[in-house]
Amino acid sequence: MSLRIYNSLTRQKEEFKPLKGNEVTMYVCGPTVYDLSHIGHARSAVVFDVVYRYLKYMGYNVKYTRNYTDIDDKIINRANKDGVPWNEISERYIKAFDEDMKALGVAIPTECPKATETIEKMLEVIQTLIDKGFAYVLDGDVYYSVRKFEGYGKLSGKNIEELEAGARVEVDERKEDPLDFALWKSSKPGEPSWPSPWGEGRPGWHIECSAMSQKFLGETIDIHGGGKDLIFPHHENEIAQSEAATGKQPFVRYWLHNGFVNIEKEKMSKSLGNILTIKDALKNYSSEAIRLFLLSSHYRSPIDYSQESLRSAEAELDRFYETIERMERGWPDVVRGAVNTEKKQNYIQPYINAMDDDFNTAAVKGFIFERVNEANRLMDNAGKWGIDDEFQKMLPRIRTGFKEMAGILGVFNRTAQEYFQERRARSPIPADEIEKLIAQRAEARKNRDFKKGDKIRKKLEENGILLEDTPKGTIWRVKIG
RNA sequence: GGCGGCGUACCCAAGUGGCUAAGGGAGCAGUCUGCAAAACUGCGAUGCAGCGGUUCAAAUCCGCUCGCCGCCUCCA
Repeated sequence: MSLRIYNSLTRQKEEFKPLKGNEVTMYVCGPTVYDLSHIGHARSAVVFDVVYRYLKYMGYNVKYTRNYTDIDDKIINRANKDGVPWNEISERYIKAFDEDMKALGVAIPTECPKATETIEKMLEVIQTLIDKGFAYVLDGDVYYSVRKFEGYGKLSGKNIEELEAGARVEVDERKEDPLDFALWKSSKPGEPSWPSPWGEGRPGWHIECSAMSQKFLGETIDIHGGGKDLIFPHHENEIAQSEAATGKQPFVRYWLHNGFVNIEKEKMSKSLGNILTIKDALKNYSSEAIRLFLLSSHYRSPIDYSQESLRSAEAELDRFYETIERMERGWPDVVRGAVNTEKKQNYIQPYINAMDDDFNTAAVKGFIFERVNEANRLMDNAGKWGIDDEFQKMLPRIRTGFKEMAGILGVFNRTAQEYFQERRARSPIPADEIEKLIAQRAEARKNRDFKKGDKIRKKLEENGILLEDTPKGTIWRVKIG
C-alpha cells in the first residue's frame, strides 16, 4: 500500500507521488489576521499539521508554507473601528494565532510568510499577467481577465456562463467583465499602500498565495490545502493566476480541502453570533481533547462541536492515559522492552494503512482503542496469573505502536503523569485539601468505619472529584464535564 | 436555478463489492471490590434513509424518492 489522497480537482483518490523524488512541497492558506482565530481555523491547522507530520514520517523532505494574510479590507476596517494603525491589528492577531497554534500543538511550518513581505513577488507576477494579456490596468487597479484563461472553473466545477448568470456581486461597471477580479487595488488616501508600476496600492486577496507559493515552493507544488469554502473563488483564482503567469500546468498536483466545523448543529457565523474562538474552546477543554475531537472524523466531513462530542473526547483521553499509567506503573520493565524493527513495522501496519487511505485519522483512533482494550485484558490476566510470553511480547509492541501514532496525530503523546497532572490542575478543589480528605478516609477505612469513609468519597464526588482505591493506595482524578 | 456532499445503533463514528458491519461515549447485566471506581466479560444495528435494479455476492455499484447540509458573496 501507498499513500492515496483525495484530490478536489479530479474528485477522486489518487496515489501520491511527489513531483521531485523525495521532496514534497505543500502550501496551506493561513488566516486573515483581523480577529481571533476560531475553531474552524483550528481544524484546518490541525488537519494539515497531521498531513505534514505524516509525510515527514513517511520519510519525505517536506517544505511547508503557511501564510498570514496581513493586508486586507477586513484588517483596514478593523483598524478604523479600533482607531489604530492597520499593522497593529495584523500584528496583534498574528501573535494570537501563533499562541493558539502552540496551544494546539501545531508544528511550525517551514515558512510562515506575511503577504506584506511578498509584495515584490506579487508585483512581478501581476506584471507577467499583464504582459501575457491576462490582466489589464484600470485607473490604478489591475484586474484579471477571467475569460482569457481557458479552464477557469475546473476546480470548483463551475462554468463561466452560469457564473455570469448567477452573479450576485455588485458589478463594477469599469471592469471588462463582471467576473474579473482584482489583482491590485489602488489605495484611497490614508489607506496602507505600496508603490507599484500602476500607482500606490495594495494587493488583491488571491494574488498573495500565487506569489508566495511560487516564491517559496516553486511554480508547481505538490499539495495545496485549505478549507472547503476556499475552493471558489479563492483557489479557482489562484489556479488562473499561477497557471497563466508561469504557463505551467498544473499549478497544484493535489488539492486538499477540509470540511467545516458546526457549533451545536449550526453553522458558525457572525450573524448567529456563535463564533467559537480557539481561546474560548481552550477555556473549557484541554488542547489535547480539542485536537482529538478534530481528528475523530475524516478531515473532509463536516463535524459538530458540541459539549457531548468534546466530553466524549475527554473520556477517551482518560481511558487511554489510565491504560498507559497502568502499564507503566505495573510493568515498567516489560513496557519498555525492545521491539525489533521488522516486528514493529508489521505491528503498526493497520495504522499505516488507515493513514495511507486519505489520512483516515478516525480509523487510526479506532485501532488504537482496540489495542487499549487488548492491553487492559493482558494486564488483567497478568494480574491474576502472572506474566506469560504473550504478555512479554505484546505489551511493548502495543506501547510502541501508540508512540508512533502519537507522533503523527499529536495526541496521546504525553506521559500519563503529565496528563493527569493537567487534569488535576483543573480541579475545583485544591489538591492538598483533597489529599487531606483522602487521608481521613483512609484512616476511617482502616477502622472499618465505612460509613464515614463513604461520606467523604461522596462529598468529593459531588465536587467533581472521583476516588479510586488501588492496591497501591487511593488516587483521585477530576470528573469529566 | 447551477455545482458538490451527506444520511451506518440512543449519540459520535470507521467501513465504499465478499470474514460474525471497527472503535468511543451513554445504558443495562455480570466478574472484581467492604461498597465503589477503574478494568474485563456479556447484552445492544437480522441490518446501513426508503424503494427498485445490476451481481454468485451490495451499507458499498446504478436509478428513482425522501430528508439534511455546503458552495455559487468575505469566510477555515
